[in-house]
Amino acid sequence: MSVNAAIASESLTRSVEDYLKAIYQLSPEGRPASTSEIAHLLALSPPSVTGMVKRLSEHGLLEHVPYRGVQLTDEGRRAALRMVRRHRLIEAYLVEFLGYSWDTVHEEAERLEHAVSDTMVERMATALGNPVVDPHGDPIPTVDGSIHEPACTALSDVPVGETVEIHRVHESQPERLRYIASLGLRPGVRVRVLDRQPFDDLVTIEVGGDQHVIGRELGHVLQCAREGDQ
Amino acid sequence: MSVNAAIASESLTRSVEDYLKAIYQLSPEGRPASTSEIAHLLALSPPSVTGMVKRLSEHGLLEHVPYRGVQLTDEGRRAALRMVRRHRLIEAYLVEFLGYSWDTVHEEAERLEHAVSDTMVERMATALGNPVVDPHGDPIPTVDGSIHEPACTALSDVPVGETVEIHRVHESQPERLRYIASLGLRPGVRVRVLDRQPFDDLVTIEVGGDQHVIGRELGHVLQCAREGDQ
DNA sequence: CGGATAATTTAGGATAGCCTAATTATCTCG
DNA sequence: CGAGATAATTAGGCTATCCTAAATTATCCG
Ligand SMILES: [Mn+2]
Ligand SMILES: [Mn+2]
Ligand SMILES: [Mn+2]
Ligand SMILES: [Mn+2]
Repeated sequence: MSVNAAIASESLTRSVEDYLKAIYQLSPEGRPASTSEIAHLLALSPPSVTGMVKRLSEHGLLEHVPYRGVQLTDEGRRAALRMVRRHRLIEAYLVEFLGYSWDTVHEEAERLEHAVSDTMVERMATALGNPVVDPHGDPIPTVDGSIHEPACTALSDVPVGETVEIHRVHESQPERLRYIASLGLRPGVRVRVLDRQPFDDLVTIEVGGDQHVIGRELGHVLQCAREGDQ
Repeated sequence: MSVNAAIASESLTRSVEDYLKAIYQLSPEGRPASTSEIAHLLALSPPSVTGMVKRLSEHGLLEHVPYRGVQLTDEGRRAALRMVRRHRLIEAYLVEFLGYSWDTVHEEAERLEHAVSDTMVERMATALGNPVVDPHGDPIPTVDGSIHEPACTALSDVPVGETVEIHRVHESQPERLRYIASLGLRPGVRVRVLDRQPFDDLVTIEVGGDQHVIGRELGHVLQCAREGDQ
């Protein structure tokens, strides 16, 4: 079985790897992911997802309850975390050593994650000094597949008057990332919430001496650490 | 047509890219390559090659005369040289920045060449200072698709008594490359031919104070620059 | 020139992935 | 509870890529 798993994991295709990663990202905790969520995230049709899900569950990478959703098995979760580690380390490497900015790394990593060897990933990690987060503040799983997702609060949910530090920026679209950067927002930056509108979750923040109004979507993209968070 | 070519070149698959590169490497000068040569190089069956060749010639990447062989079109040659550039720059980058040795880079580059973006390739080239040869001494095509293949003489063909410099090592198998390195042979090293047997192309050489006997196969892998070569 | 041999192509088939249209299951609400 | 809305699956198809076995073409040689 362990040999089987090893052999199988050598030969996961790009599609399979992206499915597993998508399912993991839709529910890191293991709650079932729905066909349409997966289809939407991967930009595929729902029937394509149903078909692939059937195959992956036959291979023991996930469990599928028809009409109910899918959950990764331990083996599927391990494979997914391996891809997440690759993706985030590649992003970090590209930013550190090849002059990429945080808005352009995702696309490159999305392809490279399937092509690099384990050896190369670990050499990149070493060259980087074994970082624990990627350029967007997302935690990098360890080689043995553990990951620490620190508690976070969406900027939209931070009480008025509080000062928080941006931990993670949950966004991969380049234009949006550029806009966020243009406001001076990035992991590690401290932000004070000055005001909140009664509707639409609009919050006014102060960052680096400037004030900005942040809408609901952006407010959920920006994940912050409050003093009480651990 | 130019738009067409651009669109088409975006979407070449890994298989197609490897076919084009293989055909180029079987005859850089454009002499027809045979089905079985291609099949052997790519470790595929001849019927698979026939099928792919048919498709590629429909796409204008090569010309096929049934039972006679295939030749790259200008577009096919351009795509092939693009892959050769990628492959060799990746090899150089891995050796320079990620601690690879020349016997392990080929396999990694064989996958990465299909996954990196043009941007990344050029950033690697810049980081390397725009090298003109790869770790095996093979020339790196320029971005605009020109390549200078310097005149070379196989070590087997070097006259007795002559001293030559190793230019290129035409080998990709790791064990063989390690053996070659263990003899102190690599691009840039000077070698003196001391003796030649009457049969089997065995030559005795002196390199770095040591003497070695080189057989026919290795003698053809080691490509040298003679004084007269340009 | 004609047959043996080697190279190549054709025939027929498999798998992975993806799609649209049609069908079925589940959920929600009056 | 049952009908309509919504989500998911099944049915049926397509392309790319590979394979083996059978047929065809080229070549070489006596
Ligand atoms: Mn990917
Ligand atoms: Mn990231
Ligand atoms: Mn390749
Ligand atoms: Mn090389």
